[in-house]
Amino acid sequence: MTTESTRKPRERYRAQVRDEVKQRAWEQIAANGVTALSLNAIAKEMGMTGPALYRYFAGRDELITALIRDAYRSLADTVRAAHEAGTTVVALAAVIREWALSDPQRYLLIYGTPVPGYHAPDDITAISDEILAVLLEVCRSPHDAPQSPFDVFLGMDRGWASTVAAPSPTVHRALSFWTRVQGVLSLELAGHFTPMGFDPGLLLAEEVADL
Amino acid sequence: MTTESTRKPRERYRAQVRDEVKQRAWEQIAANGVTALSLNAIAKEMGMTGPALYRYFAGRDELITALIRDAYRSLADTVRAAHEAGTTVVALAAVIREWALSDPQRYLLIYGTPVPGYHAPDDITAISDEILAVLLEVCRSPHDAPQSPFDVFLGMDRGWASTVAAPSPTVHRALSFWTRVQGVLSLELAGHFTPMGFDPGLLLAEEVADL
DNA sequence: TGCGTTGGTTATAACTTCTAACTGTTGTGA
DNA sequence: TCACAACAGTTAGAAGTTATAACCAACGCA
Repeated sequence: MTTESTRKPRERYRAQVRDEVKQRAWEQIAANGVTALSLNAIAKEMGMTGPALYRYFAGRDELITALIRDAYRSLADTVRAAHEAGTTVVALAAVIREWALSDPQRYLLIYGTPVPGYHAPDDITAISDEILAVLLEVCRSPHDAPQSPFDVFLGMDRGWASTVAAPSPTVHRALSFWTRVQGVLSLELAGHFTPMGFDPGLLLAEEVADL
Repeated sequence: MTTESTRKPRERYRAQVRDEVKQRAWEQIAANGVTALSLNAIAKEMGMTGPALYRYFAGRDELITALIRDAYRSLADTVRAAHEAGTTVVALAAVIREWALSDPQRYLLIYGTPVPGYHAPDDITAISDEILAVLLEVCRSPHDAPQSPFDVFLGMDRGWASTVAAPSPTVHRALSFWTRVQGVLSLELAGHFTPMGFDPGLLLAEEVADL
């Protein structure tokens, strides 16, 4: 959504159209969910006919994949910014919740119902790892000794499997943090809390407070 | 899926066809998710033409609603059975996880991405309340005084709002239990744990152990 | 046994994604 | 400057989908 710097005018136009398509796609998704996303409708909104969009996206799936990538990117940037500004786990949870509430369908596109056959491309899983890396940083307990460079190497560069094989309190905290945040958000965004009439933000804060 | 006892043969046949439609719908959903559910395909599988199914379900939405109802019913029965057999919170979490893993798409039909406009009919929310009532029972702390009949009345019969307005440790425990279970399951079923290579069941057990 | 309720059929409308073939326009290299 | 190739967008059409309308036949009850 951001590439304004370009080279040839042809590519410039191309990126521009791609961005507009994605923007209208987000509007449709926010309004009626991802199942209601229609290439035809987007094309009509942009004053084109249906097949024209296939110049820009190979099909519906590739468009959705691009949207998922943008959603991950947005969350990763948000989380990273909060971390670099110095944040606690409670504050980070609130930041993530705000991000999710600002566009519920965007959150659900990542953490909602997955389509059974789908496998995310590597660049997307890379962004996911980016998020988890920040999570590990934030969940490093203050009264624990700061991680040695080797610990960081174990935890982030060599992947999760080896880290979990050698369990550390930090990893456990990060996992608990992540699942509790997802638990509150998935239930809240699906509307399962609304009949109970309380503030899910308070529940979330308490859930991550005693980590 | 269970009504074998019937009266007139006409209604008997009707219920039979409805059940077969739902069964084939579950198979399609389990294989390719709810978006791939096709009335036409079901009809063809049953040796009928498409519009014939509209004698049994008003449309795709009503079929899905019936499936959601059955899913809730199944979960409520499972949870209730575990409770009546006498269970701890850890064991109950494992039971719920087993239920979810036995048919992930059935779980996701209830707790996955909701369609924005959808409002569940009252009989479905009633089943949901049933589940929450059992949860409250199980989360009644052993070292708390057993709830008086009036407490039970406050907690279950008068709805959640009044209960939460008068916060009790039991309600808080139930809410934490529920969100943590959902957190682990939603991440596990969406495949977000697979690259990390650990047993989500262990994480779930630890998450609900210290309530 | 007659007849109404109900199941299942075809036909059709209005959608969808997506491919193929054709037509302009645009940018660029000679 | 001009020609040509690359590319955007078009129409046409195939193969799906949900859903409605109209029609026919069979079943079961009075």
